[in-house]
Amino acid sequence: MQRADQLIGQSFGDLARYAGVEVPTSMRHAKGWAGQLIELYLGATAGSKQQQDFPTLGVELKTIPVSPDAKPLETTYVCITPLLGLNGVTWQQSNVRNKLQQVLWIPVDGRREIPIAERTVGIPILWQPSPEEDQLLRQDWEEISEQIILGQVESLTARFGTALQLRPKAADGSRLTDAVGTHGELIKTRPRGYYLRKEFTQQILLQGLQQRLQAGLTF
DNA sequence: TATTGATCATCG
DNA sequence: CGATGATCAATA
Repeated sequence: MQRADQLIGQSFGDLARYAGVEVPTSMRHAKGWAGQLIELYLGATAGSKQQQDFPTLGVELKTIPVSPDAKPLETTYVCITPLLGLNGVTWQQSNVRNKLQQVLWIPVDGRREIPIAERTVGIPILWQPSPEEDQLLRQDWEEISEQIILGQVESLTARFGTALQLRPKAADGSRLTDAVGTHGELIKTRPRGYYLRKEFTQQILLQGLQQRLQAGLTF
């Protein structure tokens, strides 16, 4: 948290200069750039390991683009959605729950209308789901998982789910993976991922900020 | 114009 | 290939 607090107010221009990396003109071909730069500063292990960013702390790092009034501009990717082998898997054992046990949220200015170099880092929030939040996520996860098990993947759209939604997650639309079909047969479908809705993330950031303010601002 | 569905870059 | 980090952009 001390390391994260040191990033408050720093611009990506500054951070990139210290790191010796170029600032992209647009995120179009550099999606994930901001997140990886922050990973570097916080000492998170890079790579594509299916693990938390800080394994010994049990902390997952998430960089979230926000508007000037601190509202998330994007949904938050959680993890790949298993489409097979879900029988008997409980919420407690799920990938989603494990990922979200503890998250360090780093809000960053996500306004596309200003140059990336000028965008700054906001106040970090260390979050653990409350019983209510856990219940909300659990309900969505269980309903989505049930549909997947029943072979209804294709009818699950991003409109489903209160806090958690299912959306395609792949390099492009031609990528296919195995799933269960309507009649229990094996079918090919676009890989899916779990994402947190913006409204859910917004509440986390808001409550987290209020807590930090109550605790006294000692950055 | 907000959201869903699509996409980009990189790594092991 | 599927995981990581996410944002883009067509369209409802």
